[in-house]
Amino acid sequence: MVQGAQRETIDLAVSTVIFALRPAPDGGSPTLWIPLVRRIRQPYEGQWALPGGRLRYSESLAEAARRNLKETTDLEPKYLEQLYAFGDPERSPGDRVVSIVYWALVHAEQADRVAEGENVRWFVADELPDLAFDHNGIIDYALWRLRNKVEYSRIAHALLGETFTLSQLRSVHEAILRRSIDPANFRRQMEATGGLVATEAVVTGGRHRPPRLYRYDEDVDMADNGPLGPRAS
Amino acid sequence: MVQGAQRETIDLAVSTVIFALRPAPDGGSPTLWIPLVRRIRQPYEGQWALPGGRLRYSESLAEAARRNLKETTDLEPKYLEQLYAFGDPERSPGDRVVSIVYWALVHAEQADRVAEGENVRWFVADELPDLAFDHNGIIDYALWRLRNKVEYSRIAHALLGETFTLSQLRSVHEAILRRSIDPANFRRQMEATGGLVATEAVVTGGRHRPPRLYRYDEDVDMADNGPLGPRAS
DNA sequence: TCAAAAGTGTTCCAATTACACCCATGC
DNA sequence: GCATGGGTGTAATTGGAACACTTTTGA
Repeated sequence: MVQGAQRETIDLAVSTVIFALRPAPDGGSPTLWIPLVRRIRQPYEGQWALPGGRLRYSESLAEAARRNLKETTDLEPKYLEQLYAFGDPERSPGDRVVSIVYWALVHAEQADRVAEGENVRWFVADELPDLAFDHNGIIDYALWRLRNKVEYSRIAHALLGETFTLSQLRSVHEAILRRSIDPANFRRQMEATGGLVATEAVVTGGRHRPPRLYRYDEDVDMADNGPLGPRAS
Repeated sequence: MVQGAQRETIDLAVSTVIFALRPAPDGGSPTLWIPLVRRIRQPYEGQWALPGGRLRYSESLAEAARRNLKETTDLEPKYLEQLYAFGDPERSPGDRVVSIVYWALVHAEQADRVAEGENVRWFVADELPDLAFDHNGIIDYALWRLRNKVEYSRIAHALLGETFTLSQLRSVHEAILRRSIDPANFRRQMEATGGLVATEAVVTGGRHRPPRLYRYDEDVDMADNGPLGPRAS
């Protein structure tokens, strides 16, 4: 890039806030985690940031998000949705970058596949260090959207595997909303909204009554995104 | 622009879906209208499209939206919010354009100031012709967002002037939602959610009991956009 | 038999809805 | 008066929250 001479071009990037459910740092109850990547060039060299990159000429915005997730963290999300376009002129020192940010949910088994290292690491979503650019604010907004959306849609399923117990599903809600939920009422709500399919299997081995395994009806969309449709990702 | 040789650059545009409330075409009850501009160059030359234009180097996304509204239709919206970023590679024949779309609400007096002509015209929001690009789909999504948001926020005020009667506010809701609302319950709901301030004035001249005029408490945000805040526009 | 979580039943409370009714004005 | 919309009152319905209770397993 030419130094001094202002090129006045606007760069277009696609980044993604990835959520996964993992045990708390002390080994306790499930908690929201986010994988971040270390910046290897200026600005903000060495600081942690959202995974992202330039949009290529012939890929859609969602394709760019998926490609980048695969490249940087090897993750393939079960749910992906556009979050917001951030374009403040001052958000990247020295140049002008408009970032179209997506947010994604991956389930725990996927999350464990991420090779942590010097440049990729998981962080507890509510205890982040100072990140590059405006990424702390972006994650705050993604968390807000997630916490809103989990109350009126079925996205929580995307953080679990193929089958799950109602306890597990409830603990997903509890981890996201950071409050305990009455098991009885939770069960009825889930059964009422539909999309839950009881399987024949139960989980044995616990020292209590074996819970039934459920799966998610794939014919029902996880979230109603209106005219954008389920492929709005 | 160089013909034939693919430059592979991605253009970044900002467009806006503008809503205003005006009498129905037959002179009847208030209806949602949208101003569109005629395209004066290829592609889609001669067809109607959303007002918009290139993002400039030193303006924010919302500033670009406001500037363009002012330039093309002379409107200054009371409410402005980002809708979505549309970036399908096929959405603009011949080149690659990512459009960051905003949606806006203007009140009726403002709307009447728009100079309609060969290249600017109002259309009933639910009866649009075939528009340029993917703009029909974009407006469908904006309508969906508007209809959702009017039920859990106070944005309806932005379609009215400084003061208004509860009847007028109710007819805004009815126009957006396309169903009739019980006046008694509507009144209580509005009073309960707060933000409404009764003035001393009433409207005389009707052949019935004069309704009280209300105004909107400016200290209360029209919509809760979370960490993005009220200046998320 | 006991502990623990699964799962069911019931009560209470708040919000929404439907609709009856009174009020104030112009004609 | 009486028609018209403004404005108030109230009962019925709904959905959620709280919590008691029964069931089924492992130890």
